[in-house]
Amino acid sequence: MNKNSKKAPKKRMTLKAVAQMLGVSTATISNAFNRPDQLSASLREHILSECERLGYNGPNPAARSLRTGATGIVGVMLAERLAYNFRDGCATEFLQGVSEVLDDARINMLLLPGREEFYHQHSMESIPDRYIVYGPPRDIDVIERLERQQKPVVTVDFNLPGHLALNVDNYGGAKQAATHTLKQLGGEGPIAVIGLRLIHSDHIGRIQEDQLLDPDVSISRQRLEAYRDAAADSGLSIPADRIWNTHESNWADGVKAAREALSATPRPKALLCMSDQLALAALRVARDLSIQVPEQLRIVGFDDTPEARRSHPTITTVYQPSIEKGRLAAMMVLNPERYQSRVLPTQLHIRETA
Amino acid sequence: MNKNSKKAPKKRMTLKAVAQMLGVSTATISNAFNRPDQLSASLREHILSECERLGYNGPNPAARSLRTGATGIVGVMLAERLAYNFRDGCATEFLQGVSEVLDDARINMLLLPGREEFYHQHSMESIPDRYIVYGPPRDIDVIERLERQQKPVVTVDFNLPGHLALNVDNYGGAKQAATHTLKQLGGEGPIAVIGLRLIHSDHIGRIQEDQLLDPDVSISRQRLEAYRDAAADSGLSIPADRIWNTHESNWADGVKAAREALSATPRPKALLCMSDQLALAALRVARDLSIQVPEQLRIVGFDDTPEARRSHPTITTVYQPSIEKGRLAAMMVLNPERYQSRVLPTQLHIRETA
DNA sequence: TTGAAAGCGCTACCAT
DNA sequence: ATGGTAGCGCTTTCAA
Repeated sequence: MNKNSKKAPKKRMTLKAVAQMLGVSTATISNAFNRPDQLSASLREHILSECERLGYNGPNPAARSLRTGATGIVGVMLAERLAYNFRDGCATEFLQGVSEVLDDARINMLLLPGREEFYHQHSMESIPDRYIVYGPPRDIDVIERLERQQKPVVTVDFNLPGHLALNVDNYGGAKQAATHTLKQLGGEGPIAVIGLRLIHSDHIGRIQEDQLLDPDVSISRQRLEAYRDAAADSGLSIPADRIWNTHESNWADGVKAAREALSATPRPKALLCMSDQLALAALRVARDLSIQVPEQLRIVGFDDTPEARRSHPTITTVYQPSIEKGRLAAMMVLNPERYQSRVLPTQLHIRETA
Repeated sequence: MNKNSKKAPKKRMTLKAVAQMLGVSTATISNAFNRPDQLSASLREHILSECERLGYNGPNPAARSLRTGATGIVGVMLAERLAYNFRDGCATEFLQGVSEVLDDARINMLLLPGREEFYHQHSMESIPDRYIVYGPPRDIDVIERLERQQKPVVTVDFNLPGHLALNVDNYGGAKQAATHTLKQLGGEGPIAVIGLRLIHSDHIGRIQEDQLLDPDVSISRQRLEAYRDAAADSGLSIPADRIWNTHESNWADGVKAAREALSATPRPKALLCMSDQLALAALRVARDLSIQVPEQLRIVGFDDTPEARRSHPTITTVYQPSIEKGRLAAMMVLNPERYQSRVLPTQLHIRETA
């Protein structure tokens, strides 16, 4: 009873074993899978169906990749731990876009975190053939490992010299949003900012000017500059003590920051929020404090996630094409030579909160 | 100028090359990375720092895995295309939980779609050492490929003979939800169901009894049975023409199904929805039709996603621990021998819509 | 504590 | 159209 039954082989199948059983050479089996033009259609068909019957699923990817030096896998390096990205609406929309394109192309994607520690034991970064890097990795030294691989790279939401970059018009969108809000306010302040990862530390609360990240590497900083320029156009300013930082774009961080911001004196008449999640949280805090929106407080978000459209009141926000960004990043990384670095437009969507 | 500079080598580094440059054997380098106890601490340290300097990131995973037969990667097989899962709140929460545990363990995860077509070219399924299978794959034949691998498998939200399974008490939760709603209604119907993937086809709308999937393989079907049993307890029934199917748990499908359901005659007094997304959409349709919730229409959801808590009115729904489910699935797959199959509790959260 | 060497499964070149 | 075969980079005995 220990022997193989007719159709359910127990032993691990290899190309060589199959070749032996079918009485052909290993090269022929390999060709059947990889180069249909190298053998007669009938033989190929026969081989393929026999493999199916024997339970051979095709060449072992490790061996193949050792031999060819390629895996066909696309790496998506995320700025932080993976868990964070599954919590963030914008990130999941981006990944949705990426996976749509890759799925259609039957290409697999490997998600990699942007933390150094992850790579100490293994050198996973060498598995993919090409990379999408979504946001500047938390530990930028991992970029160095990547560069060493000499593989095609597309960066998203930041730039890396010598590589294709896909960005969004953060400055333009943020400026529109702030300008609109200020106009609604009749040019009167004070206004405050609920920022997102404006500084390197994970402190939630007021920031200090000298902690601010560089605009080159931080889209948040770009948005902040836009807010400030818009304010300046109205003769206002947004000093550091009117800026509250959050670490994650989530409900808890948003509530904490908004609560602080709305209990400051004088109380802000507008809150410029760097994500819809943060705006949504601010809206809730305002309601809890019985502050009328938009009459007593204007709120603008960023991203234009579905929730912004469904809340009460609906959130005025800056649309950015997250899904499209993902699709495009995937297309760019698959055919780098057909694309150039690009900045996608953003667009102010005026709704009820500002 | 074509020669290597002191610190930025251009050539692809291999273990062998490094061994040569350092004047030790390949085995020693390998040991430095994999078996610290096989050489002196000082030598190991020296080797590691030299590798760093030379730009050698550690053993090539393909070669290592070819040799050892293991990769250390955990596969997460999803029921559908990847893109779908990034769109679904429940799935992303699950993935969040999985990735938390895997990240902490410095283990990589490979997402694989549950569609046959994906595997025709490559046999990606052989890369991971162990598998989490989240929901019954759309093409169940891919399970066969998996089984052949003889690797540890944990199934989530369905069962596979001979493997660890992690489920949630769908029946209990749904029954509580339906019973509560019926009580609110004073035992009066009619009631309707907005189901999720109750049938194999992607039809959105009314279903027929004989299309229903088997409860063994469909959590939706389990929920449906619970709804029906609860109805029977009140002397009511839920015939097939009172059940509307959706294909995805999203806004568009939900709106379409709810619109149909709410224009049926007689109009349902309660909508039992198989996800919060669907309930949210139903709520919107009710508002559009000027139907008062909960006075004229009661709505219950399933999952208890954050949005259910934030809507107006807030959604009465069944909580299921999605993140925890992900964490546990990851822990189970990493140490199968320490766990048994399990059913996690669900819990009715009564809020404003029912 | 270190080194020599076999071989993991496959592909691609070169023969036939 | 098909077959023979070297070698991809590594780990792991075994011997020194």
